Amino acid sequence: MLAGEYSHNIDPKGRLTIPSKFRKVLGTEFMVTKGLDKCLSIYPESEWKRMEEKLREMSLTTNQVARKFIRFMLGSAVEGGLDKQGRILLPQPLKAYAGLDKEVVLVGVMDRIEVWDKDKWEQNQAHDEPNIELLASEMEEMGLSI
Amino acid sequence: MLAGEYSHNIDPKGRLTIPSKFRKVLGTEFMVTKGLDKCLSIYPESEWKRMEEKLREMSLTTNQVARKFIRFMLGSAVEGGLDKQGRILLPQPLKAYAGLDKEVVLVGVMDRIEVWDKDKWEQNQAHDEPNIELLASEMEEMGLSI
DNA sequence: CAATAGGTGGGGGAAAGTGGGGAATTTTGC
DNA sequence: GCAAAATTCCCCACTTTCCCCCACCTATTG
Repeated sequence: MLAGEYSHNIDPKGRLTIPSKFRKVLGTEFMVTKGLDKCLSIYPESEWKRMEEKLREMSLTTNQVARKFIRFMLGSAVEGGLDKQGRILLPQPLKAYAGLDKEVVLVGVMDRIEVWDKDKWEQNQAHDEPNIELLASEMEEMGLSI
Repeated sequence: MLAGEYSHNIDPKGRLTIPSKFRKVLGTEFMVTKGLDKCLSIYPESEWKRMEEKLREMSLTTNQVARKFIRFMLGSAVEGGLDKQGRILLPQPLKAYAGLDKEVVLVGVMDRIEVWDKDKWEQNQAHDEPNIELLASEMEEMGLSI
């Protein structure tokens, strides 16, 4: 399972080191794509397959919302490769979407890695953490006991 | 079951000794994550599995509340490894969240361990203990009789 | 009071992250 | 079609962080 938060830098050549803890889970085959809330998502091959399946089911319903969502997810997807130092090269459009510059935060979220611009991540944190007890109680209503 | 309260120090290298009483219950596999009320929570593997399952179900619904909460819980979580001295290394983001510096208090709470900044813990105690009878009666109103 | 167990601290080797030179490949422009 | 430019990726070097090991200190126990 992917978890944890790591601050890394995109170097002048546009390369980003994947934390070694994550590399062990990711393997060599993975997908980089636009994520929700203006971050990037990196899915291990297996998880990606699972999602593709889901999206495939949805597309059968051929409603416009699903079509748009699928375009969003798949349109931006790129197969990732690691260099021998464990780094990926981020395509310009993806960097632009997530507003990535130099300092980024890599966050393990269960089945994927999210890549955030550091400032944006910290702003979100600052915004959400004061309300986390409220969030927690909503989660409890949804059936989670902590 | 985890119970009791221990004062320990985080050493200059950021390491925290887990009380040996707790180690016996924790085993070698556990998760450290942000808890409510600005403390850290350490869950034994079994407890964590239970929560993970719940979170995974919810993540499918992809509603924003769940997404934020999962980021909160997992984003910062780390798999615990104890060194040969029975210590964990606390990542900076977790220390920052709980305001941990040097003196901390480890509290056994049923199925998890909470880690508090010592000052904060004592303040909370000082604040809550005089009112504990009131708290108890509030609990009773909620249907929780002891 | 010795002996043991638990907690604290630091040295040092190994691993991870960072950055840059430069070769190989692809893309671009004439 | 070919040279120039850009891109990608391998390699090496440096720095930082992690984690093993050992040593010491303190409290508890026989």
